[in-house]
Amino acid sequence: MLTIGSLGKKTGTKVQTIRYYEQIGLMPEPGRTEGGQRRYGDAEVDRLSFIRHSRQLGFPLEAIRELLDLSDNPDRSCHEADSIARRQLKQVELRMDRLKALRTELKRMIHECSGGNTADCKVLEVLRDHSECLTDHNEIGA
Amino acid sequence: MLTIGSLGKKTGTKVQTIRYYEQIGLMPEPGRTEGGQRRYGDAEVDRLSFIRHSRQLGFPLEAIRELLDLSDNPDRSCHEADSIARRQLKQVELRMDRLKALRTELKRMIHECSGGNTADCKVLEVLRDHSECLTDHNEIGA
DNA sequence: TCTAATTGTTCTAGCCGCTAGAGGTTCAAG
DNA sequence: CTTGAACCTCTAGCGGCTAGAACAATTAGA
Repeated sequence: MLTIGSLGKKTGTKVQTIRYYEQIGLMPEPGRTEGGQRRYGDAEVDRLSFIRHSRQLGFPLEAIRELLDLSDNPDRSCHEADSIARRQLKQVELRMDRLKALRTELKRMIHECSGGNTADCKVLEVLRDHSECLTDHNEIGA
Repeated sequence: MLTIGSLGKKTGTKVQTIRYYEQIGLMPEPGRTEGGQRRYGDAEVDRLSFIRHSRQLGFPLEAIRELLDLSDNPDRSCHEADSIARRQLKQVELRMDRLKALRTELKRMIHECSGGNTADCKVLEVLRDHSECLTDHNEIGA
């Protein structure tokens, strides 16, 4: 039986995060000691590892909720898990494309800036005037 | 003189977002009509365009605050603006590297999954067992 | 066995960058 | 002068945690 702290260490998760997962129903309510402290077993280690690994791969918590559900029902079709993963891949590729455009623009901005004072700073000039950009980058943040 | 709505349209910004920028001191408090409605001039259009364009390039609001500050003082050195941009470029490149690793992993996961039921779904298996991964991807989300 | 340090508990609030909604007021066109 | 769109303020919520206060339980050493 593990305390919440040891579970955290085992899975690379902060204690508050584990409690947060419990709060939103991603982790089950664990057993407690007489004093009211949480105690975890192997099943919880597996479940939390699954969650963490999915997070590392960028899956949002709601997608992870679905994946856990599928994982809990071994007789259901694999197709759903597959499509969740494909969706995530699309997201990742979309973000990569956007970042690539940003990188190009930033590089150009920096490259063209030759120092001096801000009055003729190329970086600030580009930010001031979108028309100097080559790409659209309409999306915010990327 | 522009209303907040027309300023929004001109710059591609939602009305609430403009008010939010004012609230956090990124946009100045504008003049008001007798009835209390905001009215904007050309300077505000320029400033908001600058902000929006910077956001599109992924700069966080705090960096934009610094950039605006530099832009407002044409006699200061360009060096600071340059280093803010370089910092942003680093961030973008870091995120790209992470996403690249995620993409590889996701592709492999999906590729190896041949359908069937979830009991032997490769996607779920990989999520369960980190050791099946080639890359580290220790960071969350990327 | 007692104590002190560590780890646990709940609860609340904050991070970023907006976004949405309620409930009310002002403005401009017809 | 009426209508209806656009404005106003205020509050709360999103995702995914993270931090802190104030207190309780556990554990290791003397």
